[in-house]
Amino acid sequence: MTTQRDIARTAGVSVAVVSAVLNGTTHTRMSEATRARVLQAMENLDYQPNQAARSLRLNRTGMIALILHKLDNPVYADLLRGVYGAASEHGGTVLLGDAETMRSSSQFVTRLLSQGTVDGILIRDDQLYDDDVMAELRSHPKPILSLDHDQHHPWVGIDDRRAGEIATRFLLNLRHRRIAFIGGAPGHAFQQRYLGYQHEMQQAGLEPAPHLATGFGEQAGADGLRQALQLPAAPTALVVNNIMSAVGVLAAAHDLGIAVPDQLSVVGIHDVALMQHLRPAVTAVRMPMYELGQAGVHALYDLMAGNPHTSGTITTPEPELIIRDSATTLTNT
Amino acid sequence: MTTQRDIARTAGVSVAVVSAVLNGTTHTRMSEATRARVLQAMENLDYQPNQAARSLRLNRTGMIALILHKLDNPVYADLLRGVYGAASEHGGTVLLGDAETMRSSSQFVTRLLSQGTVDGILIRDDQLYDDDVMAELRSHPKPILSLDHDQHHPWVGIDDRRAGEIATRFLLNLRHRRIAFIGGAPGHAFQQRYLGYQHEMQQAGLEPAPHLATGFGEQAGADGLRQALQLPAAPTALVVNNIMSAVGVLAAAHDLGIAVPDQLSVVGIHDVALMQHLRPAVTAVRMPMYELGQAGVHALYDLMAGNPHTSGTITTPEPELIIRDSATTLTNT
DNA sequence: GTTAGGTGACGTATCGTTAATTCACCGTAG
DNA sequence: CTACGGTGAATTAACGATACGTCACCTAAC
Repeated sequence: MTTQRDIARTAGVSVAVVSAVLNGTTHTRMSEATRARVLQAMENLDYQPNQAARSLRLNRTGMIALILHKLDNPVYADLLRGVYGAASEHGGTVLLGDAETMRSSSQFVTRLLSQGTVDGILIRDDQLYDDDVMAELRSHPKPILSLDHDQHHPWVGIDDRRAGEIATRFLLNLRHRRIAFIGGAPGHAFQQRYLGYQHEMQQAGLEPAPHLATGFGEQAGADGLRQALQLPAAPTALVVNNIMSAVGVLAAAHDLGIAVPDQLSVVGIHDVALMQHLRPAVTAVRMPMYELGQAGVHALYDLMAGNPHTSGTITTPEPELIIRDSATTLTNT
Repeated sequence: MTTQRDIARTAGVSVAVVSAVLNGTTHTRMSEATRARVLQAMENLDYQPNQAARSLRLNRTGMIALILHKLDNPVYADLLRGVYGAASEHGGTVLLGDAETMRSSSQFVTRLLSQGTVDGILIRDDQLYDDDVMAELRSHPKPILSLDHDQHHPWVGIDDRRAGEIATRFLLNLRHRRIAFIGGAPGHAFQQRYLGYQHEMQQAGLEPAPHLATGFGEQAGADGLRQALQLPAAPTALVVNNIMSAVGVLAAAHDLGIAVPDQLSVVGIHDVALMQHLRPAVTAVRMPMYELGQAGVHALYDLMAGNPHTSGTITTPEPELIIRDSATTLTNT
């Protein structure tokens, strides 16, 4: 491993100059010739600054943690790209953690922070909010930013309410009247989506169905469909809160002999590549997850720089309806 | 931030003793009473060792990198769990990287290694092998372990050949004779799976079809199906090399009016939760990805400890056929 | 009474970087 | 001729943890 000392020796200068060249420090001055010599030496010896030493000296590592609820949820794919991209703009590295892992391996996040492994944390975990992990987090001085509407931390979020509105309005425009809203859990971002649904229903002079909060994933979709069918007035259309639940809805509908979209229209919130490869291809509201990742990182760096932060929702780009084949006009047969 | 100095002061000992208590060093001895006092002080002051300082002193960070080809491929979900679990057994942290990101953000991996950010690398990237990134990697002293059959690095792998055999044999037992093999790219692990297919076909006295290497993902499945239909003898069954391609096969079959499994049986290699929620649910060969992750980490730690490594395939558990609804007996109608 | 050996602990150099302080030199103004 | 300011550097003290070398003290053997 080549160190600044090696560079200094071969360039015939002191380590102070090497460090100054590296960091563009104005305090320690040098001539152009000297700077060039140092740069040349760095090139020749393939110098790479030692991160551990920098971290120790500067008391920051240039690493941020991203904690996600379930890493393998495909809606995170774009988020990840956004986060990685923005972090590398800032010269930072991303440490990715799954919230499950976090809970099991004792105080994963806490250790990251207090051991100085990361400079800040980006967190998106819809199920963590009541945990004592959160309490631990709050007791630490390093910034934490939530990628969800959050009452405990600064946050940036996507426009969940708008997504609910868009999905619902689309179905209303297709002349559906009995529209149910399934999936997710109460008290989360999902609540916002339900509010959007509720709002649109009321605007249309209709009674909103209760939120069938069956949870997450494929199974939640199947459960949601079954519960929706028990509703006093069986729905002709469904807003599905969680995109992977849409897969479950399709499967359950198939198993129950319900044709989608002819007998049941389905619109999902969040769009992933998979949706266009299902049959029927699923109409979904695309959320700006890439932008969320970017904005989250920038906001976190802001926070780390000590700037005050105003939490808020990303409004551009807007959630966008991607029309495919799982929803169609209600025919009065 | 609490340091060893603080502990030493409050416990009335020197930092040397604090460090010794922490590390169980035998060199520096102490009485039980002293040790207890130090531990108590650590507890009281909520001491957490500073990672940066340790890394600098010990010249290792306790962090390993895991580089995957496409993070959002669901087959990696179990792998991740295996890796995270095993790493935390070793007291290590995992830095996750996507190979795409790596290529774009200049020399991501190289920097990780030479800046001493990680102690070793676990890599699974089917498309990286001819890249000059690999050349860069090899020029570094820190251990790299591939999670794929690899001619350049030590590796651990799963039994891809066996998976090909199992899928093919299952279809043969269902009386299929014209079986095609689609998806993937030549020269990779996928080659092994094809060899397994080939072997079983020959055992059964049949002519193997050529490997229709249409690549990865859903589109590859659709392309593979179309190419398979062009074959001199149109197949009645398909072995699909990549599980996400199975989704594409199903969609393309639907679009072409081919009923699965009645007109076409499909078996995928690799199993993910999604497969049981598709209609028809996809019969697939489950690969021990969790175990691959574990074994990879253990092997990497072995390597980092300076032990010689013998590359090899994980044979227990064996690839396991999960029978669902996408493959059925060939009826001679 | 001296010393060898064991016990329990301390002092400090070191890892590679950064940044504050110091310093030598030179040209020029007074 | 001296003082002074500017230029271009070098020295060095941290940052926190680790481990080597040292040392004081006590007991017991000779």
